[in-house]
Amino acid sequence: MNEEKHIPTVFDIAREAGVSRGTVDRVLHKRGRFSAETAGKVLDAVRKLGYTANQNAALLASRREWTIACLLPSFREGEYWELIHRGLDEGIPEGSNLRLLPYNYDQTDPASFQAQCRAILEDKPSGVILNSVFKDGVRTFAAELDKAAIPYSFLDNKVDGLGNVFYVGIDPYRSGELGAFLLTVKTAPEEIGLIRLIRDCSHLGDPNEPRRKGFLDYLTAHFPGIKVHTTFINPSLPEEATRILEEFSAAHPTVRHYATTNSRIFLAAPFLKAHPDFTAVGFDDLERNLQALREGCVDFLVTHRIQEQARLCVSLFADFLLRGAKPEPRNHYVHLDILHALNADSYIE
Amino acid sequence: MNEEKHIPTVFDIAREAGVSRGTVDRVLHKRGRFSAETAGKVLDAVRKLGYTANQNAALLASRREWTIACLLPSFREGEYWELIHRGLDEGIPEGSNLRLLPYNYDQTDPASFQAQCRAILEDKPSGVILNSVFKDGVRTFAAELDKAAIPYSFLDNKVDGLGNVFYVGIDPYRSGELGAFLLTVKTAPEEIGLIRLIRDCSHLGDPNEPRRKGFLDYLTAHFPGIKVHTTFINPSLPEEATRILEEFSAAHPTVRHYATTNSRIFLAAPFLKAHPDFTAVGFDDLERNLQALREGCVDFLVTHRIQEQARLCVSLFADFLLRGAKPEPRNHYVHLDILHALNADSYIE
DNA sequence: GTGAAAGCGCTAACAT
DNA sequence: ATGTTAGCGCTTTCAC
Repeated sequence: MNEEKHIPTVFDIAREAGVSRGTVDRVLHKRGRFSAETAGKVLDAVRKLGYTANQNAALLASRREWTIACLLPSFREGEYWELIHRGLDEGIPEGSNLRLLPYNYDQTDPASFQAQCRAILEDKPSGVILNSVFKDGVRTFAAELDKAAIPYSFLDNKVDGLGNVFYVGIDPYRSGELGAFLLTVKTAPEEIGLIRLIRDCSHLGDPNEPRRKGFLDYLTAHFPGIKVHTTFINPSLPEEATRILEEFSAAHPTVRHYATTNSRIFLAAPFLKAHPDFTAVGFDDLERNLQALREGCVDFLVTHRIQEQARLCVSLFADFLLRGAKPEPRNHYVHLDILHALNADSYIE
Repeated sequence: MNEEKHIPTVFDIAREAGVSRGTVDRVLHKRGRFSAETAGKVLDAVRKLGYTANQNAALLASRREWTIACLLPSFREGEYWELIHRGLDEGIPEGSNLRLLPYNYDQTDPASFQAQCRAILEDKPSGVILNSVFKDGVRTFAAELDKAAIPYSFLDNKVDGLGNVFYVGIDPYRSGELGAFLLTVKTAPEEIGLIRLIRDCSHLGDPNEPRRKGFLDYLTAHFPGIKVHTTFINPSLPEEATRILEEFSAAHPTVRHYATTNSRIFLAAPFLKAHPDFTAVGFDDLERNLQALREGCVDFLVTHRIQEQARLCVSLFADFLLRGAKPEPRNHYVHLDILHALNADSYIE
């Protein structure tokens, strides 16, 4: 049974179609300078022989450069977006001439976002990966990218109805529902303490609004008449946060269920540590959140493979750019993971 | 800022070390026929210039063939090992001359296992991926592989203390603990119904023994005095299973918590459907298990990325074989996922 | 609009 | 023990 199937090469296609290798290449890459007739012959030959390019050879020979501009929030160590950036780098296909160009903006400063948008339009990258903090700004920018014929994809969160190639990230509404379920799985609550960040008040709504909606919808659907009390803390002042939460708790002694819908439940860890009988749920596997989970301050974390999500995004985008592979489906919802002290250890590979 | 760093090639190494490219290649691949002195010079040059081989070129030029024998249980559609085989194929690095050779054996028949072992030793593959159902058989086979200098790795489950390169899979004991936690998170039980398969009785213990131990240890640690009742069903006779479970339930009306520690909780789905107030937990995301979860028969599934685990195993093994990359750590424990109706939809990408 | 040919960086067979 | 060289399959320039 010596199969040894001969794998067809450009040469075979050329022979089959009665043209030269150069012509085959031009047709396959739509580089122009060929007649419709030859194109037909080449494509027929490709189908007939079942030809697929050898990517090793292609990548080796190609000297073309690709760039993807990454328009994402700037960050400090240990923050959410650091994981994203690590994942982005991992997504670059080995041996590809693809470079990522970071264009980081300040999440609290719309002007910095605008400035980076302008910079990207000037630099004309092959593609753009972005998220959405300033919805209107994103809409304007997307229109300009459309005009410049630069493809773009959303990562981690999105604005619907635009011309993006795809979206990779969670379904935020469902993550909120799941968080609410986990918060109430052990004991049914009558009141809930929802911990929010003061920056949510400052500009046009909080980026976690869809998640919060899922969270609240679940609670009201399953526990009619439930009371949700909201308190705001400042992420820059951790000690103050503990004090504020203690005061809140003193004012609402019947609240025994706490949650955030942002990624900063760790800010409540000292407070929760002092109240071991409280139930608490948060989101995202920041190192400090995981620690709070291990120490028993937090019961569950709802998260997803943040790094892998970013890796996937770059990798899909690279396929799209380099090989013209259309990623399906347009919304690539990643899995929501439930983390508990019992399964948190092996989470990050 | 025109960086354009020149990426060092074999040629640069050769020049730096004052030898030819052929010599560099021989040293790098330990193909012999070079002096210790030149080897030193070459390795120094590699370090100095920070050389790493261009994999595209390497793969393109290499006509060498690699084979990995996969010694794993045979399976039918929709069973656990089907997912494994799918993942294995995905793990083959693109463009590599690596082939997987399946050597499937019958889990209920030690002789078929032995036969496949002999076949592998005759075929002399570059490496072996295997799991462990017949522990003694595996020990013997491992010794023979050691003698033949054929590297091997365990996938999905293992025997400790052998010369395998690595293991990829879950920590079964912890998966059992997690299952027990989830079974009891909502309501504290006084009695538990543990559903096992009759084949566990037939040969030398059941492959899920470590998981069952974790499961039982958790229960006795957290609920002293708990009673665990075991009942056996036959996976080949689904209707009978429902009848047996109904009889069991009639005999033990106070049991309201049910679990399996194998992957067949779906066999109990019709029974559980008739008792919507019972709590049930199972393992592994077989399609039929997921359906039971969606229908509310099962509350939680403990699982892991079965396919991804297999993919990872092949991919690590390929790196080890093709590029001599030592995978660390030796035990690659994959993450335990908690599946609930609220997060099951997006689980399989 | 098409064909010829020179690489891309590495491997491996063949000289020496 | 070491050097030389002909490819691997594709891209891309250049000449027609």
